[in-house]
Amino acid sequence: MQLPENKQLKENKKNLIIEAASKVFAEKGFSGASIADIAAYAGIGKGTTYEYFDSKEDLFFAVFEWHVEQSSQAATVNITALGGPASDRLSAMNESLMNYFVDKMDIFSLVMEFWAASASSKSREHYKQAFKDTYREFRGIVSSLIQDGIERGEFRSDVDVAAISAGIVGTWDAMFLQGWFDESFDIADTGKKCMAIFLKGLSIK
Amino acid sequence: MQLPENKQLKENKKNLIIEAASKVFAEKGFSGASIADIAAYAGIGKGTTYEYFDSKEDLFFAVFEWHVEQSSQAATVNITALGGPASDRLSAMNESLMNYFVDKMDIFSLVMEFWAASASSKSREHYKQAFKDTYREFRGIVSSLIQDGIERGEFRSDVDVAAISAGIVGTWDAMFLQGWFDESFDIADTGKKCMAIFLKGLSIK
Amino acid sequence: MQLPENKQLKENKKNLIIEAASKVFAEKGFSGASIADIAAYAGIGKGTTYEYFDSKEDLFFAVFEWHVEQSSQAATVNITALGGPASDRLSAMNESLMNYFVDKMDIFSLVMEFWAASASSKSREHYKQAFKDTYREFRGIVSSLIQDGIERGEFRSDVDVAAISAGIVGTWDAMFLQGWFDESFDIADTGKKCMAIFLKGLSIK
Amino acid sequence: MQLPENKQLKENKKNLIIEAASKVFAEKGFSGASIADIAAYAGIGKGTTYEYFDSKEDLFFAVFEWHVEQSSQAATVNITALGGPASDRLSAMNESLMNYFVDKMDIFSLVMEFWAASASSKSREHYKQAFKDTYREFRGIVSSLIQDGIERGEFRSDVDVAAISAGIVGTWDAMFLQGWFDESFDIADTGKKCMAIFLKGLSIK
DNA sequence: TATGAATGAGTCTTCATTCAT
DNA sequence: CATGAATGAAGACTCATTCAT
Repeated sequence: MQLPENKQLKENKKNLIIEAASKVFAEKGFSGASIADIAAYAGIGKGTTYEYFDSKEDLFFAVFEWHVEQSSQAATVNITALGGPASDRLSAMNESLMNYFVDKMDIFSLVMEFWAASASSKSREHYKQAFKDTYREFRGIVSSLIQDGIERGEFRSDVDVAAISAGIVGTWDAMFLQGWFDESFDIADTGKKCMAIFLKGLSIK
Repeated sequence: MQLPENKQLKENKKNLIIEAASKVFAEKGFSGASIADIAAYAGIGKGTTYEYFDSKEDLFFAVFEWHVEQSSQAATVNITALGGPASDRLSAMNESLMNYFVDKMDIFSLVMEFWAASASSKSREHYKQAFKDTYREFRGIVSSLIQDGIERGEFRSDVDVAAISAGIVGTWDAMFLQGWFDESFDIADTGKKCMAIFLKGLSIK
Repeated sequence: MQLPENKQLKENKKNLIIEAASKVFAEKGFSGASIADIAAYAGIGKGTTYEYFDSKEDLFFAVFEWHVEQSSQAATVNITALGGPASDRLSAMNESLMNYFVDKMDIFSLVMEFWAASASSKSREHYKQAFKDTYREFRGIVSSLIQDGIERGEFRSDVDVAAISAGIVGTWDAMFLQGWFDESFDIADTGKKCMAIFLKGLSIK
Repeated sequence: MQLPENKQLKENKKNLIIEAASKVFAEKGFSGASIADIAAYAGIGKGTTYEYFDSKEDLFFAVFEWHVEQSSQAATVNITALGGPASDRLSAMNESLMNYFVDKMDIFSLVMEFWAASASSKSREHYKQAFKDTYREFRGIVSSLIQDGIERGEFRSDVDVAAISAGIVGTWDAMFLQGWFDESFDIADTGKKCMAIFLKGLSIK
């Protein structure tokens, strides 16, 4: 995947701006962050931002997409790599995702900004659609794993796969939310234990 | 609980403003909503808002507290009323809370604004603290019910009560999040099924 | 001079407000002071102020007139009482006025506010006229004393009475201005010494 | 004293704004003048003002400093140029300063605003300090001249130099004040005559 | 292409003033 | 008469966006 050199440069600068924006938006929120802040953080001129993005809204959405992309990768990379029992793979996926985010806890504020954007941003529908797709994708991945487990005879077949998938995926948000507010809340550990409950509920005996 | 008449009037007006603000903030977000909007929606003059609240921030926080209060009530009212097996009471609480919010789905956008405020508002620490307390309160309620179930011999005793409580409480957020983005996601039903899984994981056999 | 009782009450309240306003204006300036401040300081309701004065401007002008009246009295009371050589009476008047104001140095800020009002207030012409009259009155008093001194053979007759009067009257402002800015400036003493110079310039030999 | 080109441009614009502000503040006073007024008068956009000054207060103080600087120059330029008898130099300084200000009588309203600012502005202490320094500087200049006159045997040696200096400096304020209120008051002429009195009081015979 | 000076629309907030009680 | 709740005009200030260089 080879881009012409100047296109690559452009991509690099775009990413530079996105990463700077990511930091600043995470710290100050969408409204609190100014283009001036972001440009300064990126070490470029204010006007330059507009060479790469049409508006602040636009830039914020780009940051959003960038993070969606990243976490989507984090999820898939880790299960495709693994084989073995479905429960092991679910646990592995669970742990891998938790760890991925625990490391970037500072970015969780961005997630909350994105959620809020889905409710009140001018392009709320864009956000909603993207989140809808992402949640479906994640539920789909979990569903396949569960389905696989059922087929292998690992899991009971009388469970509502969709519902459990939603529950498992939701647990990730839930853990981070509670961890966000409460320093003493152990995200990774609680997440692991919740997954254990789900697996117990799924297991044939 | 009898307030002197003019105090009551003041309280009434304060609530009038809070409710108007609630609607407008829900629709436009904190930054998108203007005091002018809110005052107009409440049918009062712009300046009047400042007779009751020191600043926009202040008003927003009052809206926050009002909703925290309301949902906290919704949760407690419904379990204290009930007796019977712990699993029934957990299910009842689950359904009651889901229904409470499903009715006011339009308000969920506010919750996301509050979450975001906990990350980037000037008084983020206030929000964080309040959320921390609220989550602890909810987890506490669920914990007591589970504990009760364990003592009654309904639930297994080798479970991590705190973790499951966090999972159950988190499921509420999780369902609403996924429902928020996806019209076709059945919040109440999925929530019920998730609770069923948790109960299955808890049950002695 | 007997007013009907309710008229007197009205006058009393008016003065109460004027005195309160005087304090608050002195401390915060015309713009910095709010009607709410003043009413609170006077221990009355905001609305009551408007029973006695048509507007904030109006009240400020009343305060102005009140002070003009007061200082005018302070000046005249003291010379009419005195007899003796003109130079003694000039010195006495000088000292008496200085002392009068040194005691109320905190009010000098009001004087500066009045001066400023004469330049930029909506009713600047009112202020200008009143100041013009007051300065003329003061110069007139000083002039008469000097004239008297000339006629008595105390002072030289080839002096410009008007100019010296202006100088003497101006010295009062000048001393207070310099004293206002400089804690270590001895207003009364310097004023006395300046008067001595003027008298030396006036004396026949 | 060569500034880099863009620094110079910035300085020029800053001065442009200061001069516009000077006019508008002089006419309407600090509170009466709006940033919009000033910007319009300067022929720039409202926002541009804030590129050069942090706040209205800030701009006003800059105007103040600009005038202090100017008048300070007006005073010193004219005596250093002169030689000859101390009394001539005092008279010359007197006339030069009077003329300087008589030409800009419209700016005297600013002086009164500055005085008022020293009493009630948020940064009153800044103003006070600056005025204190300025008066001391002026008194210092006059003192040196008198001292010189004493040493040359022109003036009597038993006078209080500090007091007379304060009187002479004060006369400038005094003349302008009286002239401000009274169109028919001849500032320059009266000032000259007052100086004559002071000189007579100082002269050895 | 990169910049940052200039802009003005938009908003919070204050406060003199009114008026129903 | 006295009050203070209600009001909205007015103004300082911010900041996304533009555009000449």
